[in-house]
Amino acid sequence: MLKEERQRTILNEVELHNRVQLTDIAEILDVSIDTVRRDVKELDAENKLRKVHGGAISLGFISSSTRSTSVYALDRKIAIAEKAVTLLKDGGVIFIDGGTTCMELARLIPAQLQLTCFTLSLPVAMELVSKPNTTVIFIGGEISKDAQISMGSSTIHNLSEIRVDYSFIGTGYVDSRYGLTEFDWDIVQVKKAVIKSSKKTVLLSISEKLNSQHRYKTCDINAINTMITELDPENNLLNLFRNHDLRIL
Amino acid sequence: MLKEERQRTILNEVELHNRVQLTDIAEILDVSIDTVRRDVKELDAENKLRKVHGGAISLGFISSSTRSTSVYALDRKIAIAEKAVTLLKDGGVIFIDGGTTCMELARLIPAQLQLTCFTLSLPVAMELVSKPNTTVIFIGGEISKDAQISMGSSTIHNLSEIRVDYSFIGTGYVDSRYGLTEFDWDIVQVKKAVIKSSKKTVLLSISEKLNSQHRYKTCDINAINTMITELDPENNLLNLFRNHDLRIL
DNA sequence: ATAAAAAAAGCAAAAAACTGCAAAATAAAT
DNA sequence: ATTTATTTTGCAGTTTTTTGCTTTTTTTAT
Repeated sequence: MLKEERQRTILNEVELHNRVQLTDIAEILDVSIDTVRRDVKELDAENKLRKVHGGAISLGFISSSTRSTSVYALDRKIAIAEKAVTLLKDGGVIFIDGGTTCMELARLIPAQLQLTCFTLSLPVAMELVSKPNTTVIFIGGEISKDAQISMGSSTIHNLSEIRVDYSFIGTGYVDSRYGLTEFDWDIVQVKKAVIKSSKKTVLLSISEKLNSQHRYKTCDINAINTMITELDPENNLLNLFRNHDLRIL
Repeated sequence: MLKEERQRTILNEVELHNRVQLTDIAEILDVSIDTVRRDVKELDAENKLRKVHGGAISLGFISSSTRSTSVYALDRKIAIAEKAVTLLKDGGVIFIDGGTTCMELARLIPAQLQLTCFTLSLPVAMELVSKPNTTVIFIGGEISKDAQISMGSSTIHNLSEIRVDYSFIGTGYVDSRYGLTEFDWDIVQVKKAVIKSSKKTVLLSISEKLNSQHRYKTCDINAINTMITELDPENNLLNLFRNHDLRIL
């Protein structure tokens, strides 16, 4: 078997499965592992793939991982935010949660729209101050270093004194039976307070989070008035949510 | 399973849920928790995520890096901040005002110093959350678009409920006879409330502002306990302030 | 203050990578 | 066709990396 041929096979395997182990290739090609190792080393030098300990991975795989400086699934989150923006109307009073999806919503708020926005997220607040016609009110409290949001009893008390038309919230996990759940108990307390302060609650969540759950419960799925994912509202993945009194966008 | 695969999975989980715990990952990947710990440590070193006790959190959440553009007289403001830092001590409860000079103070707070910091400035809060041993409490309220600080009656009310050892404030204008003055009436109201909430008040001001005044008065010069400028404390420009009961640094 | 959980450090077994080398295959030259 | 040079391949020994386990220290929660 020619070297060229072997390397072609290795590349095929890598591109097909995104990753490959040297031992597997050696077996498939029936050559020594040293030969495979050398082939992979060459292909790596030619930038055809990326050699890693124990195997090789495709370039497409690696390039998408290096670009993780930006937000995960940004395009999908923007798609969600675009739908959410359609719910906003002049003179509205809304709450915007923390998290990257809500951050995209904040970004996409039209400059001319006259809004009163409550938030407890420092990054969201920073974004909102750049909107000329948006009044920004920050819910104070102790700032969580992880999430960069106000948390704790003071925050919850402050939330109890407001009342907004719409709140746009994210969640860690969402399931049609178990509702919205979180990893963090304190976060749950805050989100509960947010929902209590809202006439209507809009959940923004990428579809990957559907049908997942964790330890602490924020609310049942019926506490949500509108759920927005990046999917088409008719998508089958959303079927489980149709039984509930829930608008899907 | 290749190490790269594992790390990619970890990144996916983290970016999807913003936060994961090591034990969950270990179970998902069916590897020992030590391996997960090491992977997360690596990813943290590569700035792909942030490792926290018990798990990891997504970077999208963390420090949107408050890169200050060009700050006027930055070196002098840093000099002031360096002096101010010497007043801080472990376990202290302080307030940090908005403005570029106070921002430099926030930047220079040592990482190991254990502090409780109140602030009403979004940029200062953003900076402070990066300090591991600093508890950050944001005074909520309506956010002023120019100053990016909380203002208004709610802010003032929130301020009335706290009491700090030191407050570090800036001012628009300062004069030995007329005291601290501002161009903006609302700002004055907030600063008054800050001073009232502080056992001791430290004024940070570059010397260019000395002997200037404006329309609305924040307080007399005796309300200030310590004044810090970039000048040597013995500098003649400070002579007019020596009559007062005022420490000059 | 105490107990529980997590992190860090050290260690050893296993897997993988690297090295040099010799045999085999290929190509080139006479 | 035969010899020679070059490249390729497999092998053995050594080094490095990875991984899980145990013990100790640190952190967190009660």
